[in-house]
Amino acid sequence: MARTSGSHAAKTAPRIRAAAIRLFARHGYAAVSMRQIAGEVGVQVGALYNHTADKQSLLLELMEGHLTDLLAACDRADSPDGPVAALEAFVRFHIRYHAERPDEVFIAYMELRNLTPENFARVQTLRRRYEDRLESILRAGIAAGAFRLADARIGTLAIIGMLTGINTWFRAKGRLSLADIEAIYCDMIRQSVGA
Amino acid sequence: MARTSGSHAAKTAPRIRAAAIRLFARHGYAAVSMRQIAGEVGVQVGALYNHTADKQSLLLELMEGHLTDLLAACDRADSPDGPVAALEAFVRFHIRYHAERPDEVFIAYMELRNLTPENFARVQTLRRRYEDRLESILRAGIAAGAFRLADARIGTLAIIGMLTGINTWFRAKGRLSLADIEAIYCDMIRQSVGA
DNA sequence: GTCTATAGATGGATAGAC
DNA sequence: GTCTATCCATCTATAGAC
Repeated sequence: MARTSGSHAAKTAPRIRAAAIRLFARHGYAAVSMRQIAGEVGVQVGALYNHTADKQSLLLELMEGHLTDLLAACDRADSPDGPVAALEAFVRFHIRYHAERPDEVFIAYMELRNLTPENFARVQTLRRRYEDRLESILRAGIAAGAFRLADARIGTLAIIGMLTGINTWFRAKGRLSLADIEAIYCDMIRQSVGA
Repeated sequence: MARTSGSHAAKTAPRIRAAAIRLFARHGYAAVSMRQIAGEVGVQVGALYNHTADKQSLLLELMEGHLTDLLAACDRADSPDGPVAALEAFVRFHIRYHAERPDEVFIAYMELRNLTPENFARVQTLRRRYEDRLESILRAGIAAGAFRLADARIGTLAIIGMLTGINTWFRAKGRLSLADIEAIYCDMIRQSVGA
């Protein structure tokens, strides 16, 4: 959103994004009205349009923001030498990062069909770049003979699916802590690629 | 739907369900109007209400129908002796069954949040019963010392997530056939539980 | 930048004729 | 059972005052 000069501008825009994330994650993009978002922020509907062109742009902004942040964080994270260590580091990074942002994650993979075709393509490009981080690790492991895995691309999709699913059922008050789950997933994934 | 005596009754109800499945899967429950569904079927909006109480009931019907069919098919499928063979049979059954019904599958796990709380509980019960089929296999394998897996419940959720993800990216015209993918997943899942 | 007010479209669901 | 017609609520987005 373009920087504006008024009083609350610097605060309203992020509050709109925060409210939209919460509401879209809870009820779904199509089921949430601009009035509901405005209500959460504490402004009237018309005011929203000072900060976003329309509802679709708001959705795109949330998804692109999430995926851009994810890629940046992934690049900042440690990536140890050796395919097995790198795989474990990726798994732990993914689980922790996603557990901290359940709403953004939920939106980024549930609301794809509510994007216009052009916006969908932009989001898919970012998502693919993230998947490629994992795929590179798997390829390296296969090349080095460290992994027993028939196809790096399918392996990538399988592991990402497994990891992403956590967000659909994990609850902090559940039987196991996130650290427990992280450990179990690390073991399963390491075994799954034959490391 | 109650059986009715008129002319097209026996044909219209299933056509409504088929149209709703297609449209809900493509655009999402909240984004699809009853008018759109009627248009696909070739009737006027008012006619829909001879076959379903309201839009919410239609969604519930689709989900419960899908999950009931899934459970019945799962029970009919061969379940060979021994945890390793049983696990492989489950994986192959799941992949094939789900690949044949992409729209139903998509709805059954994407539209949960559009169910009323009571309907959500009913659907979750059915879903849990399906997951329990896999969980039993994992438990038996752990008990027999055939699997190296720390937790049967987490293992279940991890494997189901991995399998369900296939529907989000698999295309029949893609690089690999479904049989190829089935083989790769069987290997990965068998390895993941340390069999 | 935010407000009120409203345009203009579309939504779910129903009534009553056939 | 299906139709036409319609009620009434709600939606996105905009216009213009402050």
